[in-house]
Amino acid sequence: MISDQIAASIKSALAAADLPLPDRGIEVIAAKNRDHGDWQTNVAMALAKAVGARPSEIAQRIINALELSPPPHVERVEIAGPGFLNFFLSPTWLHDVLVEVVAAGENFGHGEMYAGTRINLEFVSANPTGPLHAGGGRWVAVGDAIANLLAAQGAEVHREYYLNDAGTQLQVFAASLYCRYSGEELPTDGYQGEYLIEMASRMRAELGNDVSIEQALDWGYADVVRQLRDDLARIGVHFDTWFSERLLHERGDVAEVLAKLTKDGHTFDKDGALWLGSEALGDQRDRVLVRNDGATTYLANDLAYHRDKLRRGFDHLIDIWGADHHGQVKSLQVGMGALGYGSPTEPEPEILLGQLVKLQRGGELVRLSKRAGDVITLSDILDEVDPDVARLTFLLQGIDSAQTFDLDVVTAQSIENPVYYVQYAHARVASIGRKAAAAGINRKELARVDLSLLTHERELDLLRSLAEYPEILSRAAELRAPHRVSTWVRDFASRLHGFYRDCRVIGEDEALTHARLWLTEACRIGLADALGLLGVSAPDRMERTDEMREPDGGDL
RNA sequence: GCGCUCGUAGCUCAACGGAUAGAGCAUCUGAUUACGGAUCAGAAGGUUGGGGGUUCGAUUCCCUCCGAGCGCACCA
Repeated sequence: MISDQIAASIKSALAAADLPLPDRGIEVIAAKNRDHGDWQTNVAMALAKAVGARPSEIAQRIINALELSPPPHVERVEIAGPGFLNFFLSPTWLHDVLVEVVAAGENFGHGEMYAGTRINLEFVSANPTGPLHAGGGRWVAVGDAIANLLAAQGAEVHREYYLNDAGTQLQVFAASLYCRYSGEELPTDGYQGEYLIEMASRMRAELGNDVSIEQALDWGYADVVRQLRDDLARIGVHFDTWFSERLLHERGDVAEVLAKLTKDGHTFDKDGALWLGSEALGDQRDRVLVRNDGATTYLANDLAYHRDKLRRGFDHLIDIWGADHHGQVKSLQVGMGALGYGSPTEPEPEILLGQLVKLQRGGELVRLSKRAGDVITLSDILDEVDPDVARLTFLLQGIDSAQTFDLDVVTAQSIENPVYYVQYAHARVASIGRKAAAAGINRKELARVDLSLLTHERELDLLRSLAEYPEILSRAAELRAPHRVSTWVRDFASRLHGFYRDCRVIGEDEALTHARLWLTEACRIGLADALGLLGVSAPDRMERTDEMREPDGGDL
């Protein structure tokens, strides 16, 4: 990348000018404002204090030294503002970007940050007591996108779903299902959801009129898991492992963990229960591991579960949890630390907390509760909107802010939907390709195309976006923030529409036509890759519905 | 009370400690004899919740206050 080359030049310039390296290294970033050139660095300001000189003076010394080993493509360097060094490059650097994109193809922008790392990513993991609710769709979309981002940085990513099938919730669920089946009154803490009525009638159809509560549990559990898989398949997410909590108990893993913690002096007995001395390890308080009735707690089971993941050979564990579970983060990490995994600065597992989704319909918030019964499921949403729409909508914003999912807006399939805006950009590029082919124009070998003809500001804007793409991806992976890709792709699509408007690709000038055909190909690569990482399709054509053509049902 | 996450344009949201805080929607004004108008251009819209601090420089880091959501079980 050109920014690396500039940084390298600055580094040798600093040495030549007898200046130290800034503590934070040399930061070369893309200028936001065209007046500030193409790339800028703050090294002169960063060094001001250590060197004891004014930023402008240091900047001048760097410029002088740079002349010994100037970075490629640089036309001039200016000192501006409080001491920035602004690099103005010839457009040729952007033509090189085009070549890089085409050469890398579908790997363009991908990196090696996590090469050789095996990462286990656990997400969704809702209790198997009912269908996935709509809000859970956020974790489906976010988890899958993060997995893609990590994989694009070279990681071997394993998607995992934890089935909490040994706890009391499943008992309550089975009892609720049984009551729906037998007509008895639901337990007060039972699941009120109407989906159980439907399930009960199917259970009767399949198993007859003489079902025991144990059978209800087995059948209901299997049925729910099947529903979960189906819903996830509808939105295109595949898990590598569905892990059963029962296995941890049957195999004695939980007992092993408890024995180890006790042997190492991390536990104590109180009130007939076994406690983890977690407060001493940095938790808010101590936590119960074994209740006084002998049952192990969620924490004990979860410790065994995460230990198992690491024993399966993963280098790193990531869990995505809803923010309503944030109280458990510290105890799990501290407990894993006591078992000898992770470190205080890099605990295992790494836990990503996502704020919850509020559903809105008709301008009012819809309350979601699996138990209370007023459930809008992910499946309901997918009945109304395309999976692409659902996915991108969930990926539009960062996970640490609460999301309001407006069902009216999303299901309207309206023109304002960013999904169509971005996909349309891709369809347009494909359309140009079809048009060119129909006219008998095929792209010449890239090496024989004169890219220096690409000088229009619209063209350069597209290439600048592509130049930033690798950095966008690595930051998004590092921060586990797929919404950065969403933001990029919307902006990129916008630039592509602007280009389309102002620059005709297939025209009289044959050389320019070929240059622009390659430019659109590079754009297609970038768009398709970004959408792919987000789990959104990149269609070659799009159907326009009648509803869209006549939004008011008006006369055309 | 304690803890976690937030508070940015009318609305929904962006912004590696960097220069004039950006998009979309909504509002207003324009653009098409050509590659798909699900498009483009422009205008208007802000004390980044309030107040301190750190520094060359703060939406970003620290403190405090206000407000919101969520936690604080021998439930998961």
